[in-house]
Amino acid sequence: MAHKLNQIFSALADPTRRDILIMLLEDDMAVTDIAEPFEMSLAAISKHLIVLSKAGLVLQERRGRVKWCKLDPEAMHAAFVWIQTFGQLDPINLDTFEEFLEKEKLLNNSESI
Amino acid sequence: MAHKLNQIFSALADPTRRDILIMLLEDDMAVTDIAEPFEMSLAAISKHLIVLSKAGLVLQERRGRVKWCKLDPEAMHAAFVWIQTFGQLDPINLDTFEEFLEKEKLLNNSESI
DNA sequence: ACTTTATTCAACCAAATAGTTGAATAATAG
DNA sequence: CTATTATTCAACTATTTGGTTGAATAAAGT
Repeated sequence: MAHKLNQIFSALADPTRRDILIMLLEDDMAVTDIAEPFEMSLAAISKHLIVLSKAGLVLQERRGRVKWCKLDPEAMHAAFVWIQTFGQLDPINLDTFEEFLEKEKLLNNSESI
Repeated sequence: MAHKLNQIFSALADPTRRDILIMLLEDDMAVTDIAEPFEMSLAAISKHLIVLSKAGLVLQERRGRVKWCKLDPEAMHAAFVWIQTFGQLDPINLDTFEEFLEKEKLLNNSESI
């Protein structure tokens, strides 16, 4: 796939992958631990991580038999810059995860109309 | 398709659609005029515009036989907020995150009915 | 009335995506 | 050495995506 933005945005288009990214905000994690809260197979999560890794959103470093995954803010920043530049949007200021959830909830509600 | 963010990010994942959005920054346009610089068929562009419209990135208003397309900054802003909030998040506690996953799961189930 | 213009629809196709299961690989533990 | 653990691979399936063409619809122009 040609353009890096294609990979970044399509990586972000999947809710499982967005959830993984949010998990990785807290700490670096091994593939198996990332997979734990999800209801799909480990192989599926492994694939999602490869997608995130190819998009540059996640770095994977193998130590022994464990592959540690960590956020790589670089690609996310590229998407951010694209959107911001596009609309000349002003960065907003949100502080907590609770506010973030609130936003998501509002978004979900408006969607179900 | 489940989450509004899914639609927004996957709409943004296609370079043709990003180009269309950039064209629309300049001015509102009719479908045929949007299609003109691209090498694909008019029907293909029409489909892309429907995707953009469903994602909430573009508004389409029919006047006579012409369908005018204009940017709707709302959805773009939602994506912007998601990314920006993401980067701002403080370490989260896992319980909250599990709740978040639960809510998403319920939401997705109710949508797929 | 007839023709042109604007847009979408319908049917189709190839490729990509997101998931599955079971086997394979490779490192660690006992 | 053997068993367990961590991860991926391979093969398969169903669905979605992005494109095509030709016909359909509907408004406007002559």
